[in-house]
Amino acid sequence: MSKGLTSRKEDYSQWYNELVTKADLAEHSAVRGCMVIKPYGYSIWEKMQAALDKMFKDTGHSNAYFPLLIPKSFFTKEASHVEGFATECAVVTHYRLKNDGNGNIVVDEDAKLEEELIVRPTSETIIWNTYRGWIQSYRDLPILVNQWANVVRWEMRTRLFLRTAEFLWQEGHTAHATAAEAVEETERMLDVYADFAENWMAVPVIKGRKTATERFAGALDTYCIEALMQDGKALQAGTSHFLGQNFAKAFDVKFTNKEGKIEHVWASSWGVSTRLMGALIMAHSDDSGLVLPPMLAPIQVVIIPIYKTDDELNQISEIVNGLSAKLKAKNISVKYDNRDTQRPGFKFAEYELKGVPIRIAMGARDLQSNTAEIARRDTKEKTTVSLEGLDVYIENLLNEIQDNIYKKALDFRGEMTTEVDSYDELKKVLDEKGGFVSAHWDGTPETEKRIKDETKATIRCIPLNIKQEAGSCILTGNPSSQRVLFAKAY
RNA sequence: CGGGGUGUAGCGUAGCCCGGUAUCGCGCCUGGUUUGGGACCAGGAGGUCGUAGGUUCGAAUCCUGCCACCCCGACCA
Repeated sequence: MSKGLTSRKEDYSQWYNELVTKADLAEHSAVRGCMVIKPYGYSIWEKMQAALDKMFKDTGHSNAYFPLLIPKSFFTKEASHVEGFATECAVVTHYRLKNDGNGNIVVDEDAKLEEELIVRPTSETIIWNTYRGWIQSYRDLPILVNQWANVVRWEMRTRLFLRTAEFLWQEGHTAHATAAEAVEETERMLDVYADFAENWMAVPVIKGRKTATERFAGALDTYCIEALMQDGKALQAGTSHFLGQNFAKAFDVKFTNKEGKIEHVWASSWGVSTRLMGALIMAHSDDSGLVLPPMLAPIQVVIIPIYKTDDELNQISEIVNGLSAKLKAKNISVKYDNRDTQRPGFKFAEYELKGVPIRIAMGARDLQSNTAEIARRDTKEKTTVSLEGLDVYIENLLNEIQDNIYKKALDFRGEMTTEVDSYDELKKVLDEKGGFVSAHWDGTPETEKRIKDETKATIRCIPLNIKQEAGSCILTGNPSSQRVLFAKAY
């Protein structure tokens, strides 16, 4: 590991890449556009996964698993869905390799598949093809299923965590008897995502709806949560779609309702991905490295002994063992790093890079005074605290750090959200300041496109919880009933 | 996929223009001294120069194809 990161303000992209690599989160793989998530990075993802999974189960969902490979014909059944994904699909065409006689392994042309298989870019098609067999009556509904899986989208340009050719995610796919129920589900899951982002990740998000242009391929309505990164760019952190009867019609999924009439099923789908890792990293980290919210930190407290002799180490270890036991009893994850292969200063820097929320250092002078030095990652403040009641102190401090990180991100978003009433102002803010820009829009795709072409900013969402106010579109002057959020985005 | 750039030890690099088997730093290993913010000294190990061809007596260096990565666009969770 080399020292230091490139400054965040100097070169945000490089800072991000270095941070992800040096903090042992992930690295580029030999496969184009794919990444390897390293054990430390994966341990954070596992915590996110566990929390989300519990939230899904608490809202009545069950996990299931569907195939990775999808017959090509399934894709052609829903017109806008094909159109949306056609340009980024990995396709399996053969099922066998052979030796060409010169020692090279080549594709066996005789083993060509009659129908190509698509590596799933998302699973609506295979799942709805399956649901057809599961649903006959309103008594079979709702179906509330989630899948944890990997998907492949052959993106032109990739970025660790934010956009990789293969990524891990969860996709929920639900089937309902009425449109109202499906919409309710769509909104419920958006709330779950917002809850997770804010209370676990400490990332404030704006809940909203996508414009027709930005909508998911095959959806009637796409809801999203939008987060703001420290460079002033927006990141879509999760989506929840109301699919109407589109997939039910495409895959002929019908049920008999209470009145004995046959109807197509109503659907929702929703997903978050390892992109959340990117959001987590970019929302909080600084030039010293990662800043993890305690709720998601694999190691919440690290204890580092500072000693000259074995005898000193033994005395320190004895105190640490007692403290660790108390902390573990409070469900706080503690690591005692007594490696004698690294010096304390090295360890301090290493755990800062990895974002461990609290560091406790204990040395000879603490043995004298019955204290420990507590350093918090978010503010980098150090205080010397008595060992008496230290476990309670740590417990409270973890909560305080969680709150503080969230508040800091919320304040930042507040500062970086600007209301504008003219197109010139919009351009000026986007150029000079960045962040979210709240403005009136006439609701047409033409206006949206022109603004995007001219400023590179897109409408991130039409916020849900925003006051209705009459205004006029910043570009055309046509009437508008509420503001929407513009931003440059990842 | 279009434009630009890069690929040399685990990481960062010099060498390339002007061909002669590879430089330096960090890291790694050994020994010693150290240890409250990324230690120091001494010694040592580690390289199919992205890859496949071509030119040449000889290729990291010149030529061609391919692959990967980075930046800018278009696309996107």
